[in-house]
Amino acid sequence: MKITTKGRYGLRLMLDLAGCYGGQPVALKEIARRQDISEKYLEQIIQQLNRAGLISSVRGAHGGYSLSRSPQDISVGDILRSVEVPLAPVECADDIACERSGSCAALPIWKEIKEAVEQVVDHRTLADLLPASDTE
Amino acid sequence: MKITTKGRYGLRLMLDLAGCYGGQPVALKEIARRQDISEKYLEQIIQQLNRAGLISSVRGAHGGYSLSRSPQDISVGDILRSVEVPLAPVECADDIACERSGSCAALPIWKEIKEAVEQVVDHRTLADLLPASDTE
DNA sequence: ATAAAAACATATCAATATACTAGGATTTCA
DNA sequence: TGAAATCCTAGTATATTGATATGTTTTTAT
Repeated sequence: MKITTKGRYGLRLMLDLAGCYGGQPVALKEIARRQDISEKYLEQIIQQLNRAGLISSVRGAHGGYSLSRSPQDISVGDILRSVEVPLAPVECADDIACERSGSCAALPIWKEIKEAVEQVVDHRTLADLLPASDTE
Repeated sequence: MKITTKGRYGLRLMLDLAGCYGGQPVALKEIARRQDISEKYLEQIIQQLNRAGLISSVRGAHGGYSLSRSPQDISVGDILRSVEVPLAPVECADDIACERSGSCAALPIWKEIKEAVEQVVDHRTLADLLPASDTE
């Protein structure tokens, strides 16, 4: 039931961008430095978030990334799905039936787990997680 | 967030034993055949359940395994923990702090996920999952 | 124009974990 | 005493993960 670094880094990356929301696009290099994650690896992850439409990018010098909508409109579930973190503990819970799913006594619990996880990640947004910026 | 085969096989194995609860010990070979899982691999898994005290074994000819307590007293959480399936998506959610856990904005969501999963697996027992045996 | 800075794209690779196999040693019953 | 079963530990192939490497394209500033 562990989550991969893609999911963890993806969320941290998005939280970083959420902290900069409203300002200029942020270069990946900056995020990588702040979060202490390999820039090249983050590049792959941020592209998935980009293709999923969660962020928008500006190419060229002084380019960078920014959230494509407000932090309160981006759920953790949106992010995890974008970087292909499966939310179900087994594929069958996503109705990708296996040979024995007809008689599988274990299936209901996997579905319950999946629903419980979805309940959490779909109801928490970046805004919920953002540390209160102590601007005075 | 995928569960390993150890977790899946472990639960199926226990459900199989739950179906035989009250009768004679069941040989692993039979379970392996019924569930279509490698006997040698199941052997390792069943030993973990044995050491955790969820099942008891009878050695020698005509030996086998049986649940050590009633199906309604064995939760799915008991089983998953016995075979070392982590219920938290990240170690930090289990209070194994990492360097950045002090300022980690992502930590709360991992804890929420962990608690949601625990809520499910600790409140479902083998008896809940056992198909109604149509003994008439 | 040109150089620098940044995003975009894809291939490759090393480390790790998973899933499974192998080969016995021990115990018990018939 | 031998067959059937549990017990124990080491080894191994495969898949996944996490990361590098190399380069292309786009844009801005000089």
